[in-house]
Amino acid sequence: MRKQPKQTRSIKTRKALTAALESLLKEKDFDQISVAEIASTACVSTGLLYSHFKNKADFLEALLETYKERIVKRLEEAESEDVSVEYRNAGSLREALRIISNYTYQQLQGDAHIIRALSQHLRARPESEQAEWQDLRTRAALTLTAVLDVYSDDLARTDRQLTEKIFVYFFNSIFYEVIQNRKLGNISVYDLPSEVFTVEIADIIYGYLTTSPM
Amino acid sequence: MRKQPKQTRSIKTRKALTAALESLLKEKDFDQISVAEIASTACVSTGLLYSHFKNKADFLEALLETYKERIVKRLEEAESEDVSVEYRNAGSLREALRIISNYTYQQLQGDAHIIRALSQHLRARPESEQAEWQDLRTRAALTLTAVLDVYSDDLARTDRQLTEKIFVYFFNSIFYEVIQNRKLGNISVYDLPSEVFTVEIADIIYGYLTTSPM
Amino acid sequence: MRKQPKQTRSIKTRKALTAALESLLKEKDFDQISVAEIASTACVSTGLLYSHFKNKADFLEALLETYKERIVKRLEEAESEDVSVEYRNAGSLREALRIISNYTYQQLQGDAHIIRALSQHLRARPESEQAEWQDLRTRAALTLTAVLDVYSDDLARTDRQLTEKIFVYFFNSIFYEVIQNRKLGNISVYDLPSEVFTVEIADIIYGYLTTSPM
Amino acid sequence: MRKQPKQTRSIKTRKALTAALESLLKEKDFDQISVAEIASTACVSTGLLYSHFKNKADFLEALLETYKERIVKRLEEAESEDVSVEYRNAGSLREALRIISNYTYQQLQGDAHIIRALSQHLRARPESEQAEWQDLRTRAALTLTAVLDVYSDDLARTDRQLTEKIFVYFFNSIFYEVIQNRKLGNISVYDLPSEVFTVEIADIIYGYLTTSPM
DNA sequence: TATGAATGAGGTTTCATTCAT
DNA sequence: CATGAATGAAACCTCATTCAT
Repeated sequence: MRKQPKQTRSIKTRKALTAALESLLKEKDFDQISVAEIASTACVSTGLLYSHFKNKADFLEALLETYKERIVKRLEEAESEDVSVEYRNAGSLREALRIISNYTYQQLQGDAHIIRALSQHLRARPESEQAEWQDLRTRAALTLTAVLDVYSDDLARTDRQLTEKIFVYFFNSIFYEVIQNRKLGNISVYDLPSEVFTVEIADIIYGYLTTSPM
Repeated sequence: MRKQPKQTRSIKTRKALTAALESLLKEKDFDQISVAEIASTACVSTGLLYSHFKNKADFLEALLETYKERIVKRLEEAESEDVSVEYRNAGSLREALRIISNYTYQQLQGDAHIIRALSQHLRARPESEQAEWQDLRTRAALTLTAVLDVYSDDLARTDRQLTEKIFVYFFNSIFYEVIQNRKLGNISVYDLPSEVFTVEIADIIYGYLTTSPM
Repeated sequence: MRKQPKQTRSIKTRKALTAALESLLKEKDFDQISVAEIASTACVSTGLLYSHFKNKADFLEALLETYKERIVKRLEEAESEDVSVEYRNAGSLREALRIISNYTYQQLQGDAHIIRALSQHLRARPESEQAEWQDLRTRAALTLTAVLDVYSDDLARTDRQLTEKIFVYFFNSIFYEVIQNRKLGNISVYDLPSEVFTVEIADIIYGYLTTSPM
Repeated sequence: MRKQPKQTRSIKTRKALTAALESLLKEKDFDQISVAEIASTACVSTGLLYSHFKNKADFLEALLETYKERIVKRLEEAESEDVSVEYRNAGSLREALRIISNYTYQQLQGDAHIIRALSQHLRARPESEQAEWQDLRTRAALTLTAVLDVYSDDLARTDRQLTEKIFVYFFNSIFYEVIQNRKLGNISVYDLPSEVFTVEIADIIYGYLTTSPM
């Protein structure tokens, strides 16, 4: 039902619509954005949206799908190269973690509005629809934990499996609030330059990994 | 405009309505809950809701106000007593952090649905309305950072101000995903018993505090 | 989903809505009647229609259901009494047929607008939904053919089964055009008083029944 | 405004469009057929449809016009020849009626979808527009009643004018339901072969004509 | 006070028609 | 001529809010 436009004009419109939606998502939730608003932001008529997407929900899903494809591409790149090499090139666990921290933050920051929409979308769906996203999370986790293999000698933690879980959870959560509530949250941290911020975040998890669990 | 009911029956109704709203917030977002739904869950008529609250938004605000009062009370208790004593009683920084971690997690867990609603509510408001919540956050931060004073000798970090910011940010963020997406998120961590989970979370920040920043 | 109102005001509204729909159906097809039109004819708001009926289609179905119940009641009456007696009381086959003709015409005439809507409604449905109406047609057919038993001596037709089929078909079809196109059709017949018309119609089928099939 | 295309390609398009519409009319009502649907069935663009027809209604009217021309041609043929001869050749009133019955049924059957559309179209129009169709009906009626002149000796009816009206009405109505609701209606008659069916139909009116009105 | 019927603004969606390419 | 993208009016439907009872 979602049409794959071949013509230039159509593609342009589609891009305008998508750009309009993304732009509006930076300001408010999807449910609070009306179709008329999207259309007028994109400078097209409301009807046109429906010749590109089955309905409003389908439009969002198309956007999320695009995002997913972007993620998949990133993952495939990461999986094709040997991330271990990169991590090793960093020179130290601490430095590797800082790279991860900064990279993750930049990515999430850029996609914050989409991620917010995605969370809300999935929250309202049955678990079945969440499965494919879980798959990506798992793959991302593998890429992430590779750093633990490279620097396993530095790890002071005894339970490797637990360490991995916590490690992955940490990077999934720690930037969550910044993404959700750029203007909210604990303002104290927002006046930090992002380079300082991400270095500290890296150091948090570094301390964990290298401190023995007593 | 919001009426302060003195009569017993009226209070009962108000409680029923509030309970209904809270119960529904555990399942879905505020915007997806209709007034009719709340009323029927509370076994009262829709009209009655409007004699207790000016409108739907006002109802939520009243609920958030109640939540705020609960928070304020907690803070006042914490501020009246000397938290330092409690932290010292813990015996060690590590143990103190575990107590904080567990306490914070339990509180957030219990209020997850309200916090979710609060986030969404504030996201749609001008910053002015967020100010009063910021105030509470600041006060909570002070209570939190008291532990750093008690165990300042254990700290390996050099920049005290930065350490505090990160420390506060950490506890504000690290449980965020669990709260937002109980059934989503990084599933890997959800099979952990909460006692194990909160201990690890405490250890993360413990490692940070006690590791020198290179 | 369709609510059974107990309250007087609600019932009044429902009646007003139904009356409005019936009235409009006399002028045009259901698809050409807008919800706004129905509501304004009934002097209520559009929204109110939706607290009585799930949607526009459901409203029509409710009307058809009411009609069906009326038909069922008529059939049950006919089935409980002994129609044979009535037919015999008519005194002759010819007279009995005239009674049937007139009765059938009057009924169809009064319900013409509903029958028109019903036809269109069923035409757009899968056969499954038509089944229950078929049942009623069958029962009506039995009531009808009873007259053939009473006056079987007068019948000149040899194939009884065929005769019954044709007999039933005749009464189902012969008034169809008058119902569908009151203002159209073969105008020549419309200037006849209905008493004359129905008598002739009865005579048509009388001639068939009493003429030997060659 | 409706263009009379001279060019071959144009005529081909017009035919494709008309064929598409006719084909769709066999499945559903005109109102339920969208312009896009017609165009895509005809494998042309929607815009092209509008260079052939002023608008959607005009397209239907053109189709009905074609149908009317077909009818007119048939009538002219009938009127140019002496139908009386044909009827006489049948050998008997009964046989002549069977021929009429079968012929009428076949014609209506083949044009059922158009007749259905025509009925609905006229129903929504002011009587003025129906006038020209009435004219054709009148002419058709004359052709039909010619058989009564040929076999006037066989008629038992006394009121000739009334007999003619009823006779014409009969043939206009009796096939109506089969046309409207091929899959609905009184199923009992649909399992009959059409030859048997049309013979019985002829016999119905034969009985009427040859039975004295008491 | 309590009810739930009634309102109507606002959102989504469809589709006949136009028009740039 | 031909295309199908673009338009926008009009239909359906929802739901916060009001009001008669």
